[in-house]
Amino acid sequence: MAASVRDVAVAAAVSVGTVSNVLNRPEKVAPATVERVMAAINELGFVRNDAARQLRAGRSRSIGMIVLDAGNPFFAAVARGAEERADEDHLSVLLGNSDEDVDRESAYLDLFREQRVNGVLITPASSATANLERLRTAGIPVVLVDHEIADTSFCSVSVDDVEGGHLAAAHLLQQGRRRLMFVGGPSSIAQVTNRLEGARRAVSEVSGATLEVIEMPALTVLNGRAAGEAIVAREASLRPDAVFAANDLLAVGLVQGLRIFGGLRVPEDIALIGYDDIDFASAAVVPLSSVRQPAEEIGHTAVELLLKTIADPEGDYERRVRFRPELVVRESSSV
Amino acid sequence: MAASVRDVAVAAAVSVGTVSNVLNRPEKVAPATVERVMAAINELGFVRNDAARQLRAGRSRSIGMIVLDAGNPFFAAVARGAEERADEDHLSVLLGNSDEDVDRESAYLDLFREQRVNGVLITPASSATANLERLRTAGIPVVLVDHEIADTSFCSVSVDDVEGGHLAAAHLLQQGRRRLMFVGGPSSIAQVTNRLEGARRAVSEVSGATLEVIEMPALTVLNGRAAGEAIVAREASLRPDAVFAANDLLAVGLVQGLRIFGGLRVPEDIALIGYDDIDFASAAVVPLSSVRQPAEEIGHTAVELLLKTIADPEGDYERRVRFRPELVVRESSSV
DNA sequence: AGTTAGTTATGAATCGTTTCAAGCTTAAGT
DNA sequence: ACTTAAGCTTGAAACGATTCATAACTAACT
Repeated sequence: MAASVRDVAVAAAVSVGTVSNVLNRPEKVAPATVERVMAAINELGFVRNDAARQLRAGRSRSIGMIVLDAGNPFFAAVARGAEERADEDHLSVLLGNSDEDVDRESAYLDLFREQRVNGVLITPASSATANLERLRTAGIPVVLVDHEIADTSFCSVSVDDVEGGHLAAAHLLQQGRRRLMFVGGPSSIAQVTNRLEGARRAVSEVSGATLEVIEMPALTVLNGRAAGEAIVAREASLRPDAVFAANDLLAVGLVQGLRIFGGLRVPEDIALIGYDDIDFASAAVVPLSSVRQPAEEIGHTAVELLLKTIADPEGDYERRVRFRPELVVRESSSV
Repeated sequence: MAASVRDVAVAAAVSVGTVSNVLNRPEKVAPATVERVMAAINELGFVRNDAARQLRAGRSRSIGMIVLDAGNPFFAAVARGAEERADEDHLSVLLGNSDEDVDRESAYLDLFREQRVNGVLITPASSATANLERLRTAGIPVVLVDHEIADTSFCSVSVDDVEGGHLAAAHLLQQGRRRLMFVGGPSSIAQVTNRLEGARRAVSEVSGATLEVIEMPALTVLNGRAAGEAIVAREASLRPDAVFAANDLLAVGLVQGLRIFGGLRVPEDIALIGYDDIDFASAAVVPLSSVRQPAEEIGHTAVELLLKTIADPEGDYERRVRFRPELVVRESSSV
């Protein structure tokens, strides 16, 4: 069907080797020949077959990336940062969505291995390291994104979630709130448990302060709304006076849920703070306080680190890049 | 480096053909042999080389998709719908971001051709059909997404943007507003011009109503904010009393921009309506009126149509699926 | 014993690109 | 005229999975 180098070679009356040279090292070919070959290429509408090229090369020109939720603007931004950096090295990024599910994660990793990707960027869906170990034994370079594990041999680019959680909770406490609630996601996700740990620490530093924890099945707007409605449905005395949501999606949903049926006011009745500082946070019904993470820079740095690891697995460079979270105060948490 | 079928064959003491059969038609192989081969596969950590498989097969197991902005929740939802449907047929979706730029679009299309994708879903960045014609001559099946062109031989899945624009503007007029403004994006984008055309039509039906048009370089939150600030900066008599934004991202930004420095109130001073009804619309500072499009269903249907086209290019089925937009009224447009 | 049908396994050929040692041509130098 | 070098081009080999015609073997018949 489609034209091959052989067809081009015949049309231009040269050998296949020369066609390949025109494609890959035109400076090694006589100008007149280049022109003739290019003419044949255009005439036949020849397009390189990447599968054959990869087969010969033994590896692909792509890296795999798995995020928890591509619909979350935070991860969308991280992915964009990664793509931009990868593009500089003429690599493309295969993006997969685990939806916080380990099996989907495994499925994508299998796909990536079949594709012979150069490396993998991953925000693991679970603290179980089985999938990571498998990558390691397969000899595939890995960089953990927005996640860090005890095993220091794994490269990672992360933000200190414990500190971020502390920042958020301490801020609520400083506003005079004492009955805090943490609305999180599955405790299998490290970000969630770390942010919670930071919050716990902050609460323990203030006498009389309490922290209730509610676990939702996923970090989505819908779950946030459900949590909000559940709070509204409670007796007034059982309601928290401040809520720390594990991410902005939950927080946005919470605002909706809390206000439903003319329920509770934010921040008067309940102060609220989210996490990630996505674009929409500042545009929410009540502009949302949040904890900012440098999303694009994380993606950028992750690819950078991956490339280093590929080039020199044993090299002398920092294997764990850590950014610091930043508190962003808006109306949702301050009267 | 990595194990190949040949290595597996040696380890299991069978021929390479048998290994391939175990992989692809295990029912044709004696159970005992299957077991032996599987053991060898696990032992060696063998993973199929997809490049070799594709080379032999002559085509890939993927389809290409190009959207205007993957960070826009509307397109994220369309892409998700497409992926879900593709997954049912064991196809993966290569997602590319044109950022409304024709050159980036071309670059992705080249990449897709090298990958020998089975077909392409595309929301064109321009009304110029050069890229589409190139796909056609290359014999690559195409389905236009959220976009329709005069040439009826191209398949498309779209929503009637003229009707949507009419719905939005008519609604604003019905609220008693007369000095309308349309905040759009580059006029090269068909959605923008169609929505504007619908709005123009609605305005022409009401005597005394006017429509001012402002063109922003892209349909983003940031541009919306800029437009909002520009409106605030005007003399009061020159301000519109209602704004129709070409999408929700612009609208969200407009809310921010209009309210900046305690500027204008929405909807009292200026009524506002967006387009797409993304999740965040209902959670905006002022819950946003919008025009809803069935995003996931669009993605789903687009893949469905693409598969039909691939299976039978000449078949007897509807080549242009058209959904109808739906007005969603919230606080931003009604007092 | 001989034929047939059925089941299972084989291995060479193939896909399209890249690589690289070897060959050819021309120009320059002695 | 002869050598050397430099510049271009060649074509076979290789990458790894799949296919398919063919072979080998069994079992079940006459």
